[in-house]
Amino acid sequence: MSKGDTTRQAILERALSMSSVIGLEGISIGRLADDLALSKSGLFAHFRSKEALQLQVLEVAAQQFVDSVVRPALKEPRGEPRLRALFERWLVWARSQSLPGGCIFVSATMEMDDRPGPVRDALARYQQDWINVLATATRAGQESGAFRGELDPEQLAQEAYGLMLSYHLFARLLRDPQGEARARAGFEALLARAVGPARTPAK
Amino acid sequence: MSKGDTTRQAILERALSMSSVIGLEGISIGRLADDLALSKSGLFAHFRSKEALQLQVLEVAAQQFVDSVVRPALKEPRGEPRLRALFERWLVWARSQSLPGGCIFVSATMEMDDRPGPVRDALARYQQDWINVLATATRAGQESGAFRGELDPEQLAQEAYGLMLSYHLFARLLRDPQGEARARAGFEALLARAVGPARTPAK
DNA sequence: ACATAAAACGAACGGTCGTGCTATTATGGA
DNA sequence: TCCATAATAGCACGACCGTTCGTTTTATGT
Repeated sequence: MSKGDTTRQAILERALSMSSVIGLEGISIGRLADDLALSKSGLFAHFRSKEALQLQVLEVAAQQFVDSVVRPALKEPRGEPRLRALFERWLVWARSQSLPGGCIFVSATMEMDDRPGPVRDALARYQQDWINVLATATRAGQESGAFRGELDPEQLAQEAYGLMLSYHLFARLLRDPQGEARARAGFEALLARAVGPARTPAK
Repeated sequence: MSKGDTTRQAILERALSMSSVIGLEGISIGRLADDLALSKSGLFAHFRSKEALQLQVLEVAAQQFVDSVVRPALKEPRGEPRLRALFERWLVWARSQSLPGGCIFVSATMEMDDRPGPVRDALARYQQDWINVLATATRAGQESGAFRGELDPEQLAQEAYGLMLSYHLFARLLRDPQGEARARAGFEALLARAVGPARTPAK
């Protein structure tokens, strides 16, 4: 890896942790350069626009996410273990020390969901990928007979993601120490619904 | 209402819809003044700092939220109807045309949850109030016998809020037309769990 | 109608922003 | 070791930021 690539990686790493706190738009090239003892223009030369920097930050985050959440979880056996691994590893990811501001995809989503442009588009692709991982893992569980066939995988994915998002809010904003336990309890209930017999509440 | 109060209210209204799109921090006093055909300094004089403006924006949003979501829903009978009303009215609120960027509390939460200060503190109070509304409504349902006694109201509140948050993501970022239906389905399942017999999944 | 107070204005401040240019320094292959 | 090239620095730009100040316009109450 050449010298340029090395510093570029260092910049992206730092920009990632910075934007997990103050948002993708909040990254400032000047502050970033100061933090890394680089000149503003020297840093800027690596990316040729702030937008390119933002896109590469998201790319690095996506790589790390796949490496630390998706790939290991997909080694678990189909059905409950795999889904549980995805969920548990997401919790670990969301409070990893390399992301002092929590999951960057979560904060970036709420920040960019109404700002059209390439960054929003890339973000939507990453999020859709993650939803697809959850839905596909659910389908695999159905095929192996672990989950009910009538279960809608996208429904489970949306509900599961909801538990991760509310965990994010309870743990980060409200600093509620029970947030994590409740997120787990919610997920277990979700799995129970996926496994158990068709549940038609007595009307 | 004096002239000053009138324009102040107009400013806050506009700042609210602006920050639902570009965030609380993203509000710019200059742009706000242009939009309203006011001078920057004239507008600024109404608040004496940007932070004060942000706090008042949150306050206005909270008032509107109570008026259009909480208060009407609390007129519904205890138990399922009241909780359902809270949920349904939240969905309406989140896509109200006065909030072109979705629920401002959601976006502000992800934006400010790592930025200490009075704005973060106020936001946390408002969010906690909303959680308490959900939990209290749940407890009222328990007292009237509509919900199981072993049910943890805070657990239901966190899960319900999760459904709202993932709805926000699916509908706004992914533009998934089924996001709303899935949010409803998830909420119905949540209610069914709250009503139905104690559910101990076969271990 | 007038005096007084409230509200809005215009200009300017020091900063920071992203982004160009041009020069200088470091790196790595021949 | 030399040289082409890559990497970084320095400086300046126009734009916008929140904020202050002194002035002028407008509204309010008598």
